[in-house]
Amino acid sequence: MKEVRVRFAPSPTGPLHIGGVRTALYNYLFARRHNGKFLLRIEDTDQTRFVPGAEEYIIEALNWCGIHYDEGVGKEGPHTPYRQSERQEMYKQYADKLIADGKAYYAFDTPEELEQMRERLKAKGVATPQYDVFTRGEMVNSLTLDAAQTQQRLDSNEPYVIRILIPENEQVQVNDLIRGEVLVESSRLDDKVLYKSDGMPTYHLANIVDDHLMEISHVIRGEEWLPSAPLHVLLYKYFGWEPPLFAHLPLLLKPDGNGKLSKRDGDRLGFPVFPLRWTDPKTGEVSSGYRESGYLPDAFVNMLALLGWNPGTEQEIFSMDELVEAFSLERVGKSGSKFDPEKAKWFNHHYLSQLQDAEVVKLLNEILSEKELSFNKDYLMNVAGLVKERAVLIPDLWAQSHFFFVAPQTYDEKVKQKFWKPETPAMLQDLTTFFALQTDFSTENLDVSLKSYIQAKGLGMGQVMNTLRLVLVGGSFGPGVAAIASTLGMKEVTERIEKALRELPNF
RNA sequence: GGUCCGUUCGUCUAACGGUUAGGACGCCAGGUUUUCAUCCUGGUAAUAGGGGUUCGAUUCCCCUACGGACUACCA
Repeated sequence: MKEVRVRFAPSPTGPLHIGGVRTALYNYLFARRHNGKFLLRIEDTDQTRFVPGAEEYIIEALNWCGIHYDEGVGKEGPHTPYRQSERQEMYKQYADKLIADGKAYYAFDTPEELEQMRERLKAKGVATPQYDVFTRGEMVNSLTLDAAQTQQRLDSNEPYVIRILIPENEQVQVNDLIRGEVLVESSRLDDKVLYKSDGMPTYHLANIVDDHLMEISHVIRGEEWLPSAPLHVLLYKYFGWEPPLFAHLPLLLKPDGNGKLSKRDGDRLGFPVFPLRWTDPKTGEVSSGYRESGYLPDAFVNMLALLGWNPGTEQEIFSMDELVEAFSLERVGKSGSKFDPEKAKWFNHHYLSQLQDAEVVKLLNEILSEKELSFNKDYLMNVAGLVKERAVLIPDLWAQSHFFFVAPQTYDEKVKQKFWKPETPAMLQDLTTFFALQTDFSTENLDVSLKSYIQAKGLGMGQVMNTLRLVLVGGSFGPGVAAIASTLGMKEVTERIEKALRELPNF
């Protein structure tokens, strides 16, 4: 079998959204699965839509996800350059060859004339007003002009485009790995522009030429490309090249309502649609990203992989290596998937809780350094073990553990009203003595001795524990009281009790 | 409108002619717990509709409905 070579070929017109990331991921998994190569090609043939920073964003996003490419922009390889704008000179000769072979032609119609043609057709009730087998005879092009006239227009530098000459009455067949055979009657296709008047190829030309030159074996891309696949097949045929195998991926849909997931949905529905935060260079508008929201890249990738693909088993948790091992295009579904933010959270919670304590400590340290706090490793390891399974997103780590680092500044009003009674100060006072007597401050010992202390004193378990929690934590949440007290240590526990005694009502 | 693609619990999906239609998320209930989470157990909930083909259709075919993509000198 031919070497597997696949590519992800985004256009740098903005940030990559999760649908694009998934396309890249499937390409990557497929390449790795078949010991092939995965390339990143930047399709920037439309200069008017160039967005500064978009290319860097794409590369950074792929890196964050662990989707590494073998060849491409920033990495280079045997087919450098990988940015289409830098390959500009290559394309013209292919367009010229098509013209020489009678497979394409020059067209001189102005945008206004094209618009008029469409209006005229619409007025006549034509369902598909387009530049095609039926209409090209009425337009200004090298088919309707004679050779001398055409040459004269060319010589006088009149703007022109090169259009493909779509054949009449031919069945064009696309063999799609996901959808099977798709047949289209060629007369339905339009004479797409291959080469623009600005001297740049369109997507269709550049894409086919580059895929051929870069020896791409499989084109794995979004379903939005399916309608132009017949055109691409025709182009391969015109050039006499063997086409790659196609696989058109189903789209990612909005979680609510209908339609393709779009950039706007994120902020509207309160979840990110981008892997990384993006600031629009023009408007300054900021769109949230998974990374900044506190998702782990592994969880994000795992979640994305299962959106449209399944392993055929009941396994849901996959490392990247496991995904590579299990992935196949045969198990990619045909229908679009609605994105479910809740499931994304579930994956992240799972990954967070499975993290080694040392990994959690790293995350904790990042949060702490932002707050200009610092604690020793052993202490952080203890905290990590206690909080990691309580957090869904990385910032929850802080929400669940801040009392380990900063004594409560305020006390939850509801809890206070419920548990802070006239007899409480005396009880706490006595508890200080209890703690002072403990020679073993381990969670296990504290748990046992605290319970027997409460029993011996004839106190209510809930009363003592909840009050202690209020004093230590400031509210009604967090790990077990014994574990908190043990981690905090005798000195800190005593200080917090004294602080509460000072700050809470003394009846 | 036209062309093409699609349609199993609310969501992601399994079942490639024979299953009590399975799993996961969510939701609900119960349990564990000194709190809040976690966790455990159980429950809820689906083959879009109509015709065929077949001994037998979620599965194959057709029609309808619905959804989606595309319909630029954008990708």
